[in-house]
Amino acid sequence: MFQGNTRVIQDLADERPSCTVLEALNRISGKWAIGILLNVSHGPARFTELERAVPGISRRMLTLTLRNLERDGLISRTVYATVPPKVEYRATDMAVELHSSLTALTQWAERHREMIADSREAYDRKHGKPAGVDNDC
Amino acid sequence: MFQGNTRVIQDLADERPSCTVLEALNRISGKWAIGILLNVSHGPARFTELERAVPGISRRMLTLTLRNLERDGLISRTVYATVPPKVEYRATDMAVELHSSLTALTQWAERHREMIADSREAYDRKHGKPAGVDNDC
DNA sequence: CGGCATCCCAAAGGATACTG
DNA sequence: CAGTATCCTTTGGGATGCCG
Repeated sequence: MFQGNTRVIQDLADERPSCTVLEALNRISGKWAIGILLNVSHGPARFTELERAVPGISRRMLTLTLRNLERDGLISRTVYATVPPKVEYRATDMAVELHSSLTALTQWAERHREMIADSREAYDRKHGKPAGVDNDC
Repeated sequence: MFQGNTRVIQDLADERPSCTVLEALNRISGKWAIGILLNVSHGPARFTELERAVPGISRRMLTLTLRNLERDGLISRTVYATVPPKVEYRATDMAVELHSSLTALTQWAERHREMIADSREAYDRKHGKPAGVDNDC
């Protein structure tokens, strides 16, 4: 998404925003970043907590995604030198702002979810596609 | 990013928006969708026009992305039976709405682009990363 | 508990030759 | 012009074992 939509698209001539939009999307792309961001947005969370809260994520991807988000300054990581170790992740101010920006997208998706579903179904019927199980959610 | 961040993340308990957000992002994920959407947003464009307007895209990816966007009802495709053939792509109303929703994201990215760059640099210096050429744009 | 390291697979994406 | 078909490389991501 985003999934890893990095790299170029340099100048779209007079479409300068594109680069910026891409920059934005590149930080929240990937299968898990958003789920994690939303989770830490309503309070700090520990590693294992997140592992449970984000169903289906693997240990590896949780670690990788957390590291990337930390690198971009979207989450902070606090280690408590106790035994057993305890690590807390929390959203930075920047991430909280982002969270509210995602709302526009959410609402757009809500408004059009049915129209999109219909469009897909129509398209698939028109072209010879079998009954695709669209159940993303 | 979004690149292909499909599938699950079913219920994040009381974080219902997540699924919807994902739905939204899944339609604009991939390396090229946004560049194309932005391009057709300010008027209809032909295949070869887009190929030039979106620098770096391959014929294959242009076709694939256009088909997906058409399937989701974000762009319309009109074929003129002339020789040589002429095909026009244009943004649907839904896509125009989306375009304005992306603005929130754009502005967020603009506000924080420097902070993010600094954060990355700091992170990379702290951990032993070499001088990464961050030039996405 | 938190998380790196390793192995492996599937999907995304690039290059390019061919065609109606 | 506007694609399709084919082949190959790269990246994302699942599974799992080990370790402080």
